[in-house]
Amino acid sequence: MSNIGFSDHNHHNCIVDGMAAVEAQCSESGLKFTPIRRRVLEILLEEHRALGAYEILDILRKDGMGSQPPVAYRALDFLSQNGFVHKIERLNAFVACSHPDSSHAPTFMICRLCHSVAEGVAGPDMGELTQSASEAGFQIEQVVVEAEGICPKCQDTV
Amino acid sequence: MSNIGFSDHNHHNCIVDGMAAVEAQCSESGLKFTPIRRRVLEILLEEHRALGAYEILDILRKDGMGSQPPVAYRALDFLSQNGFVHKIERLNAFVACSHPDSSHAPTFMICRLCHSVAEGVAGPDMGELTQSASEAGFQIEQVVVEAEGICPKCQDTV
DNA sequence: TGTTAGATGATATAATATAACATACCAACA
DNA sequence: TGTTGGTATGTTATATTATATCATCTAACA
Repeated sequence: MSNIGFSDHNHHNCIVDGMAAVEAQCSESGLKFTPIRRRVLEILLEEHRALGAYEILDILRKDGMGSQPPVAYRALDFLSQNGFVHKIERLNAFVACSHPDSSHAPTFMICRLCHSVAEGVAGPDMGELTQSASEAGFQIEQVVVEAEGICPKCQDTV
Repeated sequence: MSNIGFSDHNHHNCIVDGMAAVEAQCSESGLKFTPIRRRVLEILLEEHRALGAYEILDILRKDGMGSQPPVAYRALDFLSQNGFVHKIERLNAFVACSHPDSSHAPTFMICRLCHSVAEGVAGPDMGELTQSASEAGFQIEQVVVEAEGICPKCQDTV
């Protein structure tokens, strides 16, 4: 058991299901889900928190799968371009997407103490934002919401 | 005239007013609005777009006001901690706050072509987000919304 | 006039990310 | 089968962003 959405859950399923969902989407869309890409996603699913590229790289290195930064960054690019992982800009770190099957404007709750990350369901108020944007003549392509605060576990610890 | 909120405006006023507002708040709160901090804010108000710390540093250097990274980062820290500038995480860059007089959850529209930034009025849907957070037991301290897309000027250019 | 707290100066280095080019793999097709 | 073209990976080097640390200065105040 670990922590996702800040609540206990069966983590093994979580990894298996996550891999399966991406696997399915890749074969459906003709994307190449190569060993490195697979391993990087797996690492992120296992950890269930935001990992920096160099943390991921360290693990890849131990696995004997390439040890230079571009290896990690390329895999992360592939995964994030296809929506399988998200980058948490605030932390310069990456998390596996919690629902890779639907396209969505990701909303994150980021614990500033332990860096665990929950992907929320609440999006930005698209009505208001869209209106504000269209008034300004701005064409929105992508929206990210990052809420920083303290997760339940860290609240208990204090 | 320049561009803010992607619309034409009297830019001179914009700088003068911005400086005055911060000035007022600093003297009210007993914050030290030193020459370097003042100059950094001024630079950001003049440019009206997201500037990287090293771009700011280059300008400071030309002004003979210090040339090492910590100089810029310290001023930016001061300014952002007090809400006078915001960091655009997506760009690792900084913009002057458009309404430094009110505390707010900043919402940005960021042009991915020219990096101009408009600070929107539409916040996140705090109702939904707050609910989602409280269900998860997450204590929100700060929320940032970053919308990436194309500004009106760059749309015209294409 | 000391003392002190905050601000700045200066050096070094850490952490994050990408450019550029070489090589390997694999699928499609002549 | 051999060639070709596209994609992924390997590798070196370097760019970009950010911070730690310690010394020095300065302004306010006891």
